[in-house]
Amino acid sequence: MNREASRSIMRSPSPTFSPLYRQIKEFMIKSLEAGEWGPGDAIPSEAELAARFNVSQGTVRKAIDEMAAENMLVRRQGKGTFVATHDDPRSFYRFLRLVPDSGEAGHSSSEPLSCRVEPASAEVALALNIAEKDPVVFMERLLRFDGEPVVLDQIYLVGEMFPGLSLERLRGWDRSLYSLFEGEYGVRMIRAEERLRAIAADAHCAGLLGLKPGDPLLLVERTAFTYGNKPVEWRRGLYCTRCHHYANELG
Amino acid sequence: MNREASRSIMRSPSPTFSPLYRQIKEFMIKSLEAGEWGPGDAIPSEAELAARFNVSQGTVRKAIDEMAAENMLVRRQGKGTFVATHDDPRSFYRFLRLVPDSGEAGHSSSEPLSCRVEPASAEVALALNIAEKDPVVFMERLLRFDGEPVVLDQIYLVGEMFPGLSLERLRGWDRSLYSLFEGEYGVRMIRAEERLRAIAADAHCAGLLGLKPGDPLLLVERTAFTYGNKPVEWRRGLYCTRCHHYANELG
DNA sequence: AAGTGGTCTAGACCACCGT
DNA sequence: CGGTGGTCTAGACCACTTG
Repeated sequence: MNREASRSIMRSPSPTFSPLYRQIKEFMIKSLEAGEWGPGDAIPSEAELAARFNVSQGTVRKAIDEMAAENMLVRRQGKGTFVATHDDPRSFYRFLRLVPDSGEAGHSSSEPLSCRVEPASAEVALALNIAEKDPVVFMERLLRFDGEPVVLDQIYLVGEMFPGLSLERLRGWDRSLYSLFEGEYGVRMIRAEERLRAIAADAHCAGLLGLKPGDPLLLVERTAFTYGNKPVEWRRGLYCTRCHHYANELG
Repeated sequence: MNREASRSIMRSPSPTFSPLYRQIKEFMIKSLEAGEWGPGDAIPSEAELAARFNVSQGTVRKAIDEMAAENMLVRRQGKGTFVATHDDPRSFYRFLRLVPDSGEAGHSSSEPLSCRVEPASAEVALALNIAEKDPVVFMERLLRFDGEPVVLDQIYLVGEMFPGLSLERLRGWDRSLYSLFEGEYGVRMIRAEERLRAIAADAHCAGLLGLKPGDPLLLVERTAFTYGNKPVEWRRGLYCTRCHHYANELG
């Protein structure tokens, strides 16, 4: 096919070089960002995309490969390629690395404790890349595994992206938080960075988690990002690791 | 090319189906395991491998792609494809996720404290998949960042794979442990699993790390594997997270 | 200039899923 | 059965490294 026709932007060989499949990938990410294809939807077939972009199937395939590797898309042989969604057992706990010491998880539940809008502290503003005192949604919640309180989350969200988020709304939602963000606010979490350290429990945490003040706790600070590496959420998780541990795989 | 000629084992469509490129990958892993290509060596070019296996270049390429994604090989455009090695700044700290709170790392050093052969405890035997009381090498060492003691490692190795490993030998080595294992014993660590939890320091750890007993510590238990998912090392790392944190990326 | 990995194509055929 | 992703080929050309 006429290759040059399809390469609209790509010029200058060395420094700004980006292969065709990567340009297509960026274009498709834009489509996802714009909500052209919603979470859970099937995207067009490889053949159709190839025709649309005027490239060979192998090229769009490579673009999709990368996006699937980054968990933006999910391939299903014989069925099609779908936009990843947090509202799906397969990726329900994609970001929760805490597992019971003995075997697989039992029943888990989330209890929202509070939710309000407040001005961003310096620390939160830095993490969310917004100005100090810009509005943020703050919420606190307790996670139970088999009835036992195990995690206390303190969560900060960029305020303007989650209008009307309230304790009632949280209480009326039985799926994951990220599923709510995605379904109700059109905000999809793509990746996250976590920083872990061991600390001593203060009175507040200890009370909620059924521990004594001074008991060791795993502190997990997380920044979560949407498309374009935009930080959207910052949270402080306090994990009781008496009977659970944080599992990690090193490649 | 004559495709059937190259597919020696592959039969029966459904349950035992493995694509050509994966068979080639397995074959190449065997070559690595057998030491046919050593750490840091260049493997044959894609064209040569294609000729050797009697397949197209694209097929061996896909095999190499997967192996590079799993950090077994490293591609370098214009130069060739190389067997990954721990004896290389690029992957020196591939398995150490502890970083200083403020910016990038300064100078680090390792001080071996002890090294002896002993019978495996039940816990260690389970982790290393050997029989209880089989010989294991036990060593303890202290990691310093910018002179400050930050990590205490207690390391257990499958005994028969590391004959003659001693405190003297450890003291005479200035590169990473895994680099020593690879260079001196031909044992290459491919991947690892870690379990993290927060604990209170005991007197021994506290003394070595300059803390008070009861201070919170990050406990990192790691099992490291060679080719074929064979566990080779189990270690208990005690991380002081006052000024450092364990960084993790969630895809 | 020669050699290596990296991109792209066009087309064939296979494995899987639904109807 | 038709449609989708998954594999494989043969060959062209590009980008990077080294001599």
